[in-house]
Amino acid sequence: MNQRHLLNYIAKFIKLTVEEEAVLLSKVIHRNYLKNQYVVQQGDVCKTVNFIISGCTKTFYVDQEGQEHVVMFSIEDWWTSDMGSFITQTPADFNVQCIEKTELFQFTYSNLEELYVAIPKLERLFRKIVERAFVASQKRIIRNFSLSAKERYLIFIKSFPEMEQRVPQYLIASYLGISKEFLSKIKGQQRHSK
Amino acid sequence: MNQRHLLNYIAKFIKLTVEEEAVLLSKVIHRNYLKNQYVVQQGDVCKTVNFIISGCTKTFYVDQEGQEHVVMFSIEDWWTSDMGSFITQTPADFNVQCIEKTELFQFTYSNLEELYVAIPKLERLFRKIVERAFVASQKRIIRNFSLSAKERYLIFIKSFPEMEQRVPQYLIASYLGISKEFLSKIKGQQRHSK
DNA sequence: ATCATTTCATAAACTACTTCATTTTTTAAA
DNA sequence: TTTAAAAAATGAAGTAGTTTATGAAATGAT
Repeated sequence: MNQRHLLNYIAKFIKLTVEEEAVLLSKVIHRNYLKNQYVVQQGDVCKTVNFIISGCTKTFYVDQEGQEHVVMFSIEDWWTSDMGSFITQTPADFNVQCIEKTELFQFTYSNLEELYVAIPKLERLFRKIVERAFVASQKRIIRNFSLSAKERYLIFIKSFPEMEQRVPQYLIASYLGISKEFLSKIKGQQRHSK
Repeated sequence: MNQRHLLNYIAKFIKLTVEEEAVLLSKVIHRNYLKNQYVVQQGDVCKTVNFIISGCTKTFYVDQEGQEHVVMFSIEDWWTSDMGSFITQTPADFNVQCIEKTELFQFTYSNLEELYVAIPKLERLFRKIVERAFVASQKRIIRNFSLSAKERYLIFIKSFPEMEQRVPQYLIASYLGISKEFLSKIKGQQRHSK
C-alpha cells in the first residue's frame, strides 16, 4: 500500500525506530481520490494534512467575483492542505482538488497531535517541512513582484518541466497570476521567435 | 534587558521550566541596532533568527535592475531572518535593515541546534511560529492576485494601522508591489472623495 | 467514427499601473 | 533658523496585461 514510500520520505529528515514507524502508520489514513474530487473545500474545516504518493492536485481560491486563483500544484512526495484552516481548525480559504487520480496518506488533526506526543521527533520533521514551504512561498512573492509574466512562465517550466504536460494551460496561467489569453500570447511569441 | 519579554512571548506557545528558561537565555544574544543598520545582507549567509523587542525592520530584495522590493516589515514581537538562507546556511536572497533603532534577541544557527537538543519542546515552538508565517505568506499571494492595488492598500492600513506613521510611503508602495507614484495617486483619490 | 465539450489561439479595444519629468512639502542637518 | 536633502504630489505619455469575441484544435464520451 506504498507505506514504504512515506517512510522513506520521512527518513530523509529524521530517524525513526521500527516501533515508531509502526505507531505512525497506525495513525495514518490511506486514501484514493478520483480525478476532480476534492481533498479540501473552501468553507469546510480542513481536517487533514496530506502526503501525495501519486497523482496531482491544485490548491485554489475562488474570489468574490467567482474567479479561480491557483495557489499551488502538488505532486508525488509533496504535502498539501489548507495549512491556515488546519492549524486553527477554522473554515478553509482554499480548495484542494485532484486534477489526476491521486493516492495519498492523510494525517488528521487529532491523530497528528497524538503522534507529536507519542513521537516528539515528528515536531522536528514537520518544522522542517513547513520551513521549506515557507521559503518557497516567500520566493514566489518576490518573483511575482520583480519579474514579468514571461519570465515567471519561463521559470515555471524550467522548475517543473513535467507540469506543462500534466496540467492544462489555463491553470498554469492562473498559477502565474495572468489571464489564459496572455499566456497563450507569450507562448505564441516563443514559438515564432524560433 | 527585556529577557522577560521574550519569555512571555514563548509562554504563549509552550511551557518552559525555570531551568529551561535559563538555558535558553544563556544561548541567546541581546543586540541593539541603529537606524539603517543591517541585520542580514543579501549575499551573506544569514547566521541568526531574530526576535524583535522594539523597533522596526524591512526585509527586501534587490533585483537585477537594482530595484528594491520590500517583502515584509517586522515590529515588536515578530521574528525576522532570511529563513531560506538560515535553514540551508547558504547566501541570503534578502536584506533585513532597521528602519528604526531596533532591539532584538538573536538565535544563531548552532545555538539553536543545541537548544533543540537541550529543550526538544522548542521544536514545537518554532514549528508553530513557522506555520503561522507560512499561512500569512500564502494569504499574501492570493491577495496580490485577486485584489487591486487600492484594495491591497486598504487592507494593509487596516491590518497594520501604526505602519502608516512609522514607515515612509514609498516603502509601503514597494511592499504592496506598486510604484510610489501610483500609491500617491490612490491616496489622492481617497482624500478628495471625502 | 462522430458529436459535444473542453482547451487553445488570435486579434481588437480597453484599463490598471508604470515611467518620466516637475513641483511642493516635509524632514533633518549645520 | 537657514539650507540641503529626502519624501510626497501631480500630470502626461507609455506599456503590460485584461476583456471580449470568435474560430480552430484537441480531448473524451457514446
